[in-house]
Amino acid sequence: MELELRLGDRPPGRQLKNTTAATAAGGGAGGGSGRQNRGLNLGFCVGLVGNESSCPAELPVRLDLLPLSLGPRLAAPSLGFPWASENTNLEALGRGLDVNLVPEEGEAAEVDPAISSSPPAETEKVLSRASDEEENSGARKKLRLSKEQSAFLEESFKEHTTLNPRLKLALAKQLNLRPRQVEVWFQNRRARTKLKQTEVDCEYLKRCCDALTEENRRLRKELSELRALKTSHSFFMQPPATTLSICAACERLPKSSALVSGAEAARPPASAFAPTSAKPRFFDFADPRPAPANQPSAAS
DNA sequence: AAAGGCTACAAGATTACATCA
DNA sequence: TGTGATGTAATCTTGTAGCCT
Repeated sequence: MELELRLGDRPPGRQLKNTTAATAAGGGAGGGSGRQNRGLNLGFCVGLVGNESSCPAELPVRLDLLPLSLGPRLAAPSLGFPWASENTNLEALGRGLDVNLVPEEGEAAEVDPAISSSPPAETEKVLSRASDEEENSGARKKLRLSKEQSAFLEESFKEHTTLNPRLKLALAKQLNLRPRQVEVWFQNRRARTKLKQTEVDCEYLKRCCDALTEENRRLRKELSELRALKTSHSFFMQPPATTLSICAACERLPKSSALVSGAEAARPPASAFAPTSAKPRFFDFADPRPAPANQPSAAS
């Protein structure tokens, strides 16, 4: 049985500036903020060869990443999707910070009717351009989305983890945000989902590691006990210098009926370790974990 | 068909700001 | 009131895919 699991804190000092280097070191599971002491370095590599029973039965829980700040989970029907309902009144829901408001005039979220009638591919290009053009901005100002805005975005994220230009604009218009803000929110949301899922995977692997370590310890103890038993047995019984070797696999005498030493007789033949087709002996590498939450469907 | 430029977008890394204990 | 920790919006960099010439 072999297990290799490397987990560790991010080394002190600055983060790698080079993305490829960082992802290579982290097995593609990099991430995290730029500060130190902010949780795990989520890069890990693992190799498992062992008994299926070695891993904890409970599998990682599929994450529900709805912000705790939202309190009890908001039901989708109660919110309604902004692009599905023209009657949704955000003002009635109550707005958060006014700094999130987009200037009414020159609002790029207004879709030109001509654009709406364009072919899909062309439309998306035009819409994307339109959303970029309103990046006219001045100083960087950190805004805080209201709970309602976050809830809307969350509900939308449950439907689609990625945005298309039309949806981006619809959300932006409905939530009175800039399309860029919606885009950024989705980017960050995907990153958070991945981070959380990686943490869950990490916990799961740690439990596997603990279970395998415990089993390893148990087997070593059993082995030492058997060796001790054998030693005392040979001391008192003085077994014959040679004994018949019986194949452990077929329980028959070899053709040659070779006489081997006691030590060799105690060692099972290599064939005894050969995996049988009936029951796999080693850890099945088929990933037992659930798919990450909000995984984009292949259809979309 | 192959090559190169352009554009859009996603992921990852990082920064900067807001909030809270 | 000051401060560090934390959450997250925003920005930057890089890689990639699709389209066009």
